Amino acid sequence: MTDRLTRKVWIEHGFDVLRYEGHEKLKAEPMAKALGVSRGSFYWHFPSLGDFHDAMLNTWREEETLDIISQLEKLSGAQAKISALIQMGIETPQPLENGMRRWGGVNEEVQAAVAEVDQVRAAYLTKLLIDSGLPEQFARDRAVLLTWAAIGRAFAPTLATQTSPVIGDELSKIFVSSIPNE
Amino acid sequence: MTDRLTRKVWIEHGFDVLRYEGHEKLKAEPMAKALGVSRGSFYWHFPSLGDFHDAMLNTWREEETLDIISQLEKLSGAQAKISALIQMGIETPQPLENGMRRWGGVNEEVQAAVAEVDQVRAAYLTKLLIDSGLPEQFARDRAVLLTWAAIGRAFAPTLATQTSPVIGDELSKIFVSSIPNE
DNA sequence: TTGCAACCATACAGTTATGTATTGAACAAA
DNA sequence: TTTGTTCAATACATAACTGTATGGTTGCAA
Repeated sequence: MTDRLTRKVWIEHGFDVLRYEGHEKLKAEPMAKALGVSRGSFYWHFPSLGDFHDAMLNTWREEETLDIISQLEKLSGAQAKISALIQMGIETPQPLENGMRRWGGVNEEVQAAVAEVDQVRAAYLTKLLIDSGLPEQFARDRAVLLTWAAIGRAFAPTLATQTSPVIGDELSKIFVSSIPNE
Repeated sequence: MTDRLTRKVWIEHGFDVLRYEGHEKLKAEPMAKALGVSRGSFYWHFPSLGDFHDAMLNTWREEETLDIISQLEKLSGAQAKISALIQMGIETPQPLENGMRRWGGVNEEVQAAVAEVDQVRAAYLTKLLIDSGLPEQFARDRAVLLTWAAIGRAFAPTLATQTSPVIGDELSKIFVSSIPNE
């Protein structure tokens, strides 16, 4: 038998579990069964379940936190970046991130990590909106609003059937083009 | 000993668990301990844990689904209703509803019930927006958007510290006063 | 006051998980 | 070819829970 496992394989499998099953399946026994090994392997690579969870969380934080932003930085112009951000946050399903959010619902540490990502993204969006000419506090409010909408969309995807197909464009208008009316 | 329990007491306690602890604590043994009885009581009132969960869900659906809307119907004028709805959905914490959402993250049936509530509210908001003069598709998009924002706020409350205190007013402007700009 | 229904405790069997300890296999380097 | 390191299987002790079965109280109604 030649395909022995590594820490990394376990962690990647953990992400798949999060994507397609849910955090409540992040247990040694079911995962070992899915990978075709015994728990002996798991407990060789990780001292405990908690350590495994920590390892997953750290990997995710490092890889994902700034990933989106560095992607966006390749584009030029605030407007293009904003559109792309909306595209990524609202239009495209993000199964891993969704799994993390659900996990965060029952785990403080995970909650904190997810909150950190939201925070970073909202701050980045705020900057973009300011760059494109919106007043500061106004930009902050709308950035938070868009971030909330992205999260809500992740949890209530079925509502989208109510919207027009161009909701991304619509969002751009609402959050970018319009000017605070008094 | 005189304070024997009823089905209703168990269900209400279940809601409290959801509010202040989380769905993963909705188990017979811990709840019995919290109520100062044994699991014998639980299994007298409910044939199984699943039946208990169903009972909770049905109670919640019946009591909550239309509750907010019937409250709003007491107000007069679309604008007043919209403001109140925003107030209830965005400004006020709803611990039970949040608990339900988190539970919905790992349970299909619960997910469906929560989605139904979102659906009803979004449809109602759409109607209000149309009543106050917005074009139909535009009203639909914004209603969905506001519903998403309310959900997102429930999951990422810390982002709110970034916003101005009047975000409710701000929302009203965005979703009501402004006109689609092309 | 007897009797029955509602409610609860206790004890038991079964399930699914954790974590540890010990042994076993594969392979590379000495 | 022996040996050490890396990885995995197995067996065991423990924990937290479910659900059932059976018997014990309490209180009201006939």
